[in-house]
Amino acid sequence: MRLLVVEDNKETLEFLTTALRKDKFAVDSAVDGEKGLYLAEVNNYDLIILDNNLPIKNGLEVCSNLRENGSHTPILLISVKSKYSDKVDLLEAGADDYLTKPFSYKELLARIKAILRRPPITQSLFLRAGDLVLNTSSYEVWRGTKKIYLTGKEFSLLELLIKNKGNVVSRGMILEHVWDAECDPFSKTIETHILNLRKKIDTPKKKFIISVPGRGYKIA
Amino acid sequence: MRLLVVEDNKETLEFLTTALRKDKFAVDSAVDGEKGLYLAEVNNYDLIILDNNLPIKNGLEVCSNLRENGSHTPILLISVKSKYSDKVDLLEAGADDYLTKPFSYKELLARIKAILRRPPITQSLFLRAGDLVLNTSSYEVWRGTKKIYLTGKEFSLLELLIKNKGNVVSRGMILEHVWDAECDPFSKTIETHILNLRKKIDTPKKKFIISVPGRGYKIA
DNA sequence: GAGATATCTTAAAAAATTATTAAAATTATG
DNA sequence: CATAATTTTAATAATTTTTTAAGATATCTC
Repeated sequence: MRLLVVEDNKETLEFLTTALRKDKFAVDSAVDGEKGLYLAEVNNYDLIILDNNLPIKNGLEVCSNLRENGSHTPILLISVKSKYSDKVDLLEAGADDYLTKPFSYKELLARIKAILRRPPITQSLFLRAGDLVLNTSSYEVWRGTKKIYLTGKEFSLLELLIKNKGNVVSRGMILEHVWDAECDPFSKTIETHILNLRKKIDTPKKKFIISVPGRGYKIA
Repeated sequence: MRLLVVEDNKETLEFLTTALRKDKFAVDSAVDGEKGLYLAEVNNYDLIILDNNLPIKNGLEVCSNLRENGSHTPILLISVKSKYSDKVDLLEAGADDYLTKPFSYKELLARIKAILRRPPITQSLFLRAGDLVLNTSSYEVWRGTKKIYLTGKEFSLLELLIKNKGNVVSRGMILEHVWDAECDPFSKTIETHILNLRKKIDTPKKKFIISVPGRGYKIA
């Protein structure tokens, strides 16, 4: 298991590095956010331990940057404060877990092992299909540089189609994943939503949603 | 994305259901473990949110039961206590993540999204015969580098023939697998479809579908 | 090889599916 | 509580797919 530790306090960094190596991890280190981000992008770590309070780029920024660039490497963030909103920010930015200072080495080790035991999270916040980008956290949709406004059902429908990009999604699957139990399976509501979606995301040049008669819809 | 929320406290359930619907989820709900388990087995949810402290069957039991029955639906367990051993139990029972009460809605949402960010298991299945390739999840058909457009019945027919590659498939078998019970067995619709298929996939060089008079059709 | 049976071909009718429009019902929002 | 936005329903149009029908061709049996 190869870890990256990013921490500006040299004593702490020294201590962590030697301790983790004793515990049989391969450890790289960096002393600021920029260097950390560089190492994280160049190498393929099993886990990144990030102090939030870092020079140049703080932990949260490093975290967001990595996730935006499509990295799924687990991140354990270490922050000083422990306010509720803080924790949520960390998780939203793409951190997998957090630890608040002060912490014991034993505690850190337990967290590291817990994260490494989890099945890897491998999708970013963004879903893409061509120049269409959905942010599944803010619910914003962009077509190239143009922002598109979708309703809730439209977003969910597009999200499902893009998650299954390339594969045909049957009406049954659509009903199952976008609507709840109280939806009439014979209604034409899917067709109507597909139509409205197409009006919003298609251009004369490019048609995103393809009908596959008798089977369902797909995105190329 | 469709969720199931199982929670016996009606106020909490009401709150969660409306909040999650606002966040664009399709939400079903149940008030005890037994009903929850039933819904979970009947429907195909993207995620199940389970309170651990439930009447009739507790969350842990529901979780184990589902896993025993081969379900892989992600489960987020909500428990009161936060002892280490408890958490381990939850994860061992097959939960994908846990949250301890009290929790903020924002925190719950962050966890849900983290879980749903994991990629769906969609293995696309390819069928081949010579340079003819069928993708049974995108319903695309390629003849070498050339894309071929088949109708639904044509695809099903070709699929059946390729699955029995080398063997003769009788008209009876074709009727049984590609058509439903209400098809006139004396009609010439099979012949017509075979013909249309041949027009689309055969080339002067190579004939794919071979007629075996009195027996049926086969692919070499 | 002739008659019988089965298969191939063509084209058009029928059926099924999907797209479109508009309005009603529902739900959110100030 | 009224207004606006969203979602659903319903009715119709357009399109695609499937089936039917009828004549031509091939294959098999005797």
